[in-house]
Amino acid sequence: MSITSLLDYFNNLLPLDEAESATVARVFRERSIKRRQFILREGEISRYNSFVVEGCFRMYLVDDKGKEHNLQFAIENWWIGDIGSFHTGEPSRLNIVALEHSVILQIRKEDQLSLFVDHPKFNRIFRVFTENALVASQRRILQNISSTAEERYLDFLDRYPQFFNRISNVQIASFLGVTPEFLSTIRKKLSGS
Amino acid sequence: MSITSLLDYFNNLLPLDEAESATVARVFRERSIKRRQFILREGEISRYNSFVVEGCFRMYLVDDKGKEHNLQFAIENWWIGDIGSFHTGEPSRLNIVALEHSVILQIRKEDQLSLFVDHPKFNRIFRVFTENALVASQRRILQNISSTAEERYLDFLDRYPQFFNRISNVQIASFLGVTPEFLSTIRKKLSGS
DNA sequence: CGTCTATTTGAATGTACTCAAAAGCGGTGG
DNA sequence: CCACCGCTTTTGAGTACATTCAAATAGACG
Repeated sequence: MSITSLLDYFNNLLPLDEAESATVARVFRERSIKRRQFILREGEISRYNSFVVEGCFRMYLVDDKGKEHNLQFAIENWWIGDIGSFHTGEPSRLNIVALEHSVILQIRKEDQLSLFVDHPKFNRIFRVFTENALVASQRRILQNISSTAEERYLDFLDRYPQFFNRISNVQIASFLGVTPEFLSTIRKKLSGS
Repeated sequence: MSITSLLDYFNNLLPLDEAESATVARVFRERSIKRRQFILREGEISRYNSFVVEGCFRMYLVDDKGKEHNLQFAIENWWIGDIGSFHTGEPSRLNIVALEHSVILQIRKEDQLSLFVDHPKFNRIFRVFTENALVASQRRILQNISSTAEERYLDFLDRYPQFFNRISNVQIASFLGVTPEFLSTIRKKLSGS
């Protein structure tokens, strides 16, 4: 059962009791997502928070020139969603699409809110999880403003080795903020050293 | 009293009862910080979370080449601290220094943890606050990877007009991830259009 | 095998950096 | 009140990093 991996995830952070586990099993809904299928499109309001059981997603912005910029990838045991739109109720500027056939567990905003009220422990769990995401996000900002593309690529490989043969270089380039062509020259240079 | 501005801040997010207010008043300690004084230095462990009552700070990283990169500014009613080091207990790579004479309210890590246990409401408050910080941080990543320096500068002015005549261009350049010289040419170009 | 997509290559261009120096500007002491 | 100091901002020339555009090559998959 998919829900097991989510319960394991929660128990790892903070053990759940029976009632909490039962509520989780009730409010999270399993969905199977095909490759190239979207779970959020620009202009929609983000109504769900999604936990990846299996597969891989990317969340990206399309700029005024029509170019795509990857903000985040998500694989097994990661969360994905536009937190901003989810909380404010404003339309999202982001898209989330599956890079592989995937299985996710989704919770609706209303259910998440009542989860926080009924079982305060989840406030804590989500606070910790959000803090970790914030730390990672800040780390990436520092990288972007202090490192060259080559350094960022090396750091990416070091940090997310599991992505190396799973995500195309086009997508990695978009995540790093460089063109695929330039990433290619970086890779050529690195292979010859 | 400085504590009033913090209580106002909390009440604005989620009204506090008497006991909660009293605890806040007890665990937060007021400190007066002189211009150029540090409240965190690289290598130290971040033991405090700080709320700015008055004044202005910057948090920055020094890279291997000795260059400084601003991750964040904080003025009145903002929080500042290295969340990563605060939670993991590992030494921080960041520095936090006052740009003006400032007054802050600090809470120790132990007190913040017991605040969460004794008054669960603060889990919620800090979760929301962290979510907002994460949204802002993600927004900035997207900007960094999708915009030119000129666009980032215009967006900065638009977003933080209160910083325009308060923070030097050297500091703004470091925040945007460009050299002061290049920011100067951007400003020149913008003034002539 | 053919089609589609991803990756590589290369030339020309643009964006941003480095280094050095000049100019501006607010404060402080004589 | 002026002269000087320290710091910020501006200017400019030369260079490095990264993009654009076009086209060739390589892989993956039906």
